[in-house]
Amino acid sequence: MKQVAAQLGVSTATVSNAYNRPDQLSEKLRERILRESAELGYYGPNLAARSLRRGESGVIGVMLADSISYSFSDPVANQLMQGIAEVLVENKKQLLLLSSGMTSAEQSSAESLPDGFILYGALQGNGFEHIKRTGKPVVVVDFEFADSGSVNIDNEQGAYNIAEHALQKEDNSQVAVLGLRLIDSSRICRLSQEDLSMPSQEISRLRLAGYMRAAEANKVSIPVDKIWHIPINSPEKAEVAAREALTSSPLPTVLLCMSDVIALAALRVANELNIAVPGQVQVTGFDDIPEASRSTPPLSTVCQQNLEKGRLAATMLLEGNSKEKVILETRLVVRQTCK
Amino acid sequence: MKQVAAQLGVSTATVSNAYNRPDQLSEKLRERILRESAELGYYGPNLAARSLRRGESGVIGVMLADSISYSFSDPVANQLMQGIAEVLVENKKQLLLLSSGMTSAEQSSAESLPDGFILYGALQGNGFEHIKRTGKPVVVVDFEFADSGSVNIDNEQGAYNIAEHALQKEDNSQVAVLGLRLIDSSRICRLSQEDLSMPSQEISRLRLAGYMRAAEANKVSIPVDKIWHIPINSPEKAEVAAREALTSSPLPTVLLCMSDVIALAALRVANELNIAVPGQVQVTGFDDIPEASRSTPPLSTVCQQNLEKGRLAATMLLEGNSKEKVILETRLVVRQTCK
DNA sequence: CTAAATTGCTTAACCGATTAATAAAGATTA
DNA sequence: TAATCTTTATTAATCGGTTAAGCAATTTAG
Repeated sequence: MKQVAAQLGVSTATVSNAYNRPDQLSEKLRERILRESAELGYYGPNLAARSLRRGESGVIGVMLADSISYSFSDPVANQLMQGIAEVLVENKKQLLLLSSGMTSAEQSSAESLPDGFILYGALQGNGFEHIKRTGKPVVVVDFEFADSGSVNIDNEQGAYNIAEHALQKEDNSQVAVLGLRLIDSSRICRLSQEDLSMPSQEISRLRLAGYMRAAEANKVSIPVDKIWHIPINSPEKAEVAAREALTSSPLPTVLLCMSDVIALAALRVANELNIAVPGQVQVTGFDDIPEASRSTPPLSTVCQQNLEKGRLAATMLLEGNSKEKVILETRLVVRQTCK
Repeated sequence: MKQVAAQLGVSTATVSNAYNRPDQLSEKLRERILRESAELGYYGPNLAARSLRRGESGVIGVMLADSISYSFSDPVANQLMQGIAEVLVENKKQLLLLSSGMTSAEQSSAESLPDGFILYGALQGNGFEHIKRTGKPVVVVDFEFADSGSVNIDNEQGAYNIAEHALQKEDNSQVAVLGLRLIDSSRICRLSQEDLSMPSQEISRLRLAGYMRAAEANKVSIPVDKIWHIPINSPEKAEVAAREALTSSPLPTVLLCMSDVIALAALRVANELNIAVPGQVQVTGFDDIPEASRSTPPLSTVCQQNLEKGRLAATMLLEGNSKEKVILETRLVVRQTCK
């Protein structure tokens, strides 16, 4: 900018104003500066310098509890990111994807650039403490965090609603649950009584509580050994667990899955084992990812408006009301796997 | 940093060295600085200031020809981004997602931060010219760009291979193509003779050329009015086109789809119309996205190693050999929709 | 016609680091 | 013991902008 200013015979302040504050100079001079500086190969201010001086960068940091690549592989995270990205683009903000697992100094550097953060905890909202010390606005999604704003859903109620729907049927005698991250183990397993007694506020536990409440209301029981724990939301893991559940005896008549990825895996396994859905087993999901409407048969599930969640989180952050705690509505989506 | 230095009774240079060049001060002093500065609430250098001075930021920019949210919604882009993200995290780089469609000055600012760029053209590699003027290293994926490095596949050969495989069957008389972005139109339509004569180096055209070559080799023809143009790679659009193709007369016996998203849509439509796959129609895809192996029946397709593509692009960029032009191998993946 | 307000541009301090050059102190060598 | 080398820490310039304050020149108001 200094060179450009010298070439054009004006001060750097004027060049700066040409780009940032059009009212500070004559329209004529402004146009000359914009035109001639472009000719000289200067197209606009440097971001590092600008944000150093201004104290803001126009960059929003998004950080996931899981690895960055998770944001591209999990359909739920995906939709959330889509919503976030849409709003940021509309507001001409850049999106910086932050990874965890760096040293304190690296973290600190990375976190020094963004003007604010969106944190996504998925099923384990922790590892974000250091974000606090930046003092910048933060909006979290799917968990609660200090006095930051948050976007959440009522997991217990959503789970209750779909379980209630499933358990009102005639043949509700054998209920099984394919749960996601219910306990702290990286292996697929069935729960034991003591697992259940460990208190937890994880969203998967809330969903389980919703299932339980619906079961109680319908006077059926969910045996502990019919509750599976799946460590991550991947189709492969889910298929393994689904195969266990659908080959266990007695055969479940209702299979409550804590995510659509799991439910879709269950549908594939049922198909493979020639188990009719919903004829022999009713299957429910959670999330309402795009694929849920395209499966055969289409999946009955709970819509948690992930796109909207992302949009809302980004909007809250940008509009500065990042103290609000919002609970989005879930919607029961009845398709074919459980009518 | 200035405050911290003053508090600890050392110079700012020493504090800086404590974080960046441990060999420049005694281990004892370094530890004291790291410890006490953290106590004072200072955890490491500010990124804007650092990159202003150093001329590098540790941030890599990724830019898509399509909108940013496309990178989260399209399965192919998704896998590519996953590969990129993995390598960047391994190398402790941050990932900045850049959107196009900004003013020149905004572009320029946004582009001033990253140390290098990965450009993904998908099916339309343009709108990236301004990146050149940064003079920073660039690696592009799925198209060619100035004298930058690139990661590509042989689309023509990949398409030839799968078409060849499909057309060697007995009933190869009626071939139809569900093409992606074959012409410049946002509507689904069949091609006309003049569309074909318009020269183009878009990857979809290369795939079409591969189909054509295979058809010729097998002495069958692909009628122009059996080639559909689909403007974007979305399940919804694809289903519409697939429905047209699968209700057209005569019914195609081979349906060559230019993406897995399209092929999977075709499978759904075929199922809905009670058309047996591969019994009545053989269906082929392209890409080998994760869903391709999970459909019923599993999709026969061309694997283009998207994850590897992303990893390679990122690696090339970081290792500085960003002039190389790499063509990755495609692999024929024969599953059930076309054996 | 003069005082006040406005317009248009410049000066200079500052944002928070990095690093070459330099100096002081301590260790080693002749 | 003096000369030289190392180690350790400091000084000060610099990265590329932004913006409050200031100063002419011009316009408006009285």
